[in-house]
Amino acid sequence: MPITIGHLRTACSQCNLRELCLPYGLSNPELELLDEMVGTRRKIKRHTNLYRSGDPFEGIYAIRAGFFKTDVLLEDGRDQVTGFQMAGEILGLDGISTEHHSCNAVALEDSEVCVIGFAKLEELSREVTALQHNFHKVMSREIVRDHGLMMLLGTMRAEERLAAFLLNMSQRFMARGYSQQEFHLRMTREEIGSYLGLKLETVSRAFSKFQDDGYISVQQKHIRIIDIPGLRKLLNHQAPR
Amino acid sequence: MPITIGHLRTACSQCNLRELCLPYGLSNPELELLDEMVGTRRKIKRHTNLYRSGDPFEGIYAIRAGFFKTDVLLEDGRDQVTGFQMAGEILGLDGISTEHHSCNAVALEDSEVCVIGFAKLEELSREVTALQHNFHKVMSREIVRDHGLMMLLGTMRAEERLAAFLLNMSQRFMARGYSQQEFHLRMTREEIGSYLGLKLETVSRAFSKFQDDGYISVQQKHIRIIDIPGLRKLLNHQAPR
DNA sequence: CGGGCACGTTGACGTGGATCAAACAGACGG
DNA sequence: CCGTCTGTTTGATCCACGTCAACGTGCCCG
Repeated sequence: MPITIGHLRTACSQCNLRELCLPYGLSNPELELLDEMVGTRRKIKRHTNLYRSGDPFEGIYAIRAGFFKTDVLLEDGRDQVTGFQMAGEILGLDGISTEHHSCNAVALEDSEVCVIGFAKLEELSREVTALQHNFHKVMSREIVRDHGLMMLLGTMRAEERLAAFLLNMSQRFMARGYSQQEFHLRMTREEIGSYLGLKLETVSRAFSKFQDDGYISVQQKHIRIIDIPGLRKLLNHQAPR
Repeated sequence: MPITIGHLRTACSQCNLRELCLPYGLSNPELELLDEMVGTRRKIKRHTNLYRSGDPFEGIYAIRAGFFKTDVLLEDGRDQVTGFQMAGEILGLDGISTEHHSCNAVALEDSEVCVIGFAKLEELSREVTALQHNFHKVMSREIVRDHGLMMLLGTMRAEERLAAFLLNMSQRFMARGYSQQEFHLRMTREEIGSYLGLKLETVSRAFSKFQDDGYISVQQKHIRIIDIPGLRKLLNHQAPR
């Protein structure tokens, strides 16, 4: 497994993602405690696993840079992408419940994560209430996100799903200081399809349709959203299935 | 809102669900602290809301008796059932992230919940590490459950979905000391359909098919599973979609 | 610079489940 | 005991998306 382990100390107090991540809202002295807790950074090469389903759970990971997907797979080979994660987001929460991970986390580009030992996190969050609260919010946010995805998978048609996906990406890039109209997708059509409960051909057709209708311009993985309000309308006003 | 509030003290230490619920694994002195934290019980009549999407978040709820569904709804009226909850399970975790609930919780039969103020829970879990850890596990378990549901909604065909649903119900009834072969469904075909991303007619047809094939016997909401291994096989070996 | 390869696009066709419709069963109140 | 209402079953038809197949395109590596 070509994973490089860098024994760099991490400094949450210096991290430009601290407003998005666990340190949000902590005071300076609290941040220093957090700096001690976060052990090391770890570099994950493109297409390698941060962890695999079944791995013993040791800690959670804050993405410092890069892009990940998580997926689960059934014995019969079918699999489902359960999420795409970008800088500032937390990976590994699935492992707490059974002490083993229940999904795979794979880097979609060369990435770097901060390793947060779980025992230490629980220990520190007994002392720092703001950290405790942030962590609870992070978990809750994941639950709410999952409900949104269930809604998408359970009730939306193909074009709505893709519109929701694009708007979600756009919004998350924007929150990180990138353009909300123009971005580069790190995942294949097949991965998008798996995430949205569609086949890759359907995803491709929906991209083409959106381009023909003037909502976006697509060139391979490069997306430019031309009409954000238009996509939003698609989401709400399409005929129910 | 016809909700009865009973100002009974609750005693986790006496509750027969403590092995399934937050108190799991706590020592006697710790249980006494928990008894103090859990404020009141609240009775929820069938078809009334425990909380609604948008309500300010105050605490979480442990189901003492009864049966609930949670659902989310879109502006255009489409809705999706995100889960069915039974005794010993925790409701309200969705509210932590934004301080407002993001889904509706509705009792499907007359029910009773223990109200756990969230500030108190955070406070006590700073002192009682076993409680802290249990709570984290409960949240993580919800995330893992959601991933399973995404898998179901994203990759399974109608009969697989229903088989998965029935096996899940069966397993949860069994964990509560009820029969795993025979039980009463509290929800309508439409609610099952919404949960599974299917229309009620499809659910009904799948029930009939399972009955014809000798897997189950159905009489309205009363289900008797005849061939559990058979249903399991259906889940794993059906042709991919 | 050219050949292979993964990924993406597009078309033709098939089908699982949605939709529409009608009839039925149990629950309840008068 | 009957009428009404809500939930369920079943049949006939339709269509969105899956499937299968062919072809394009950018990219890496020799």
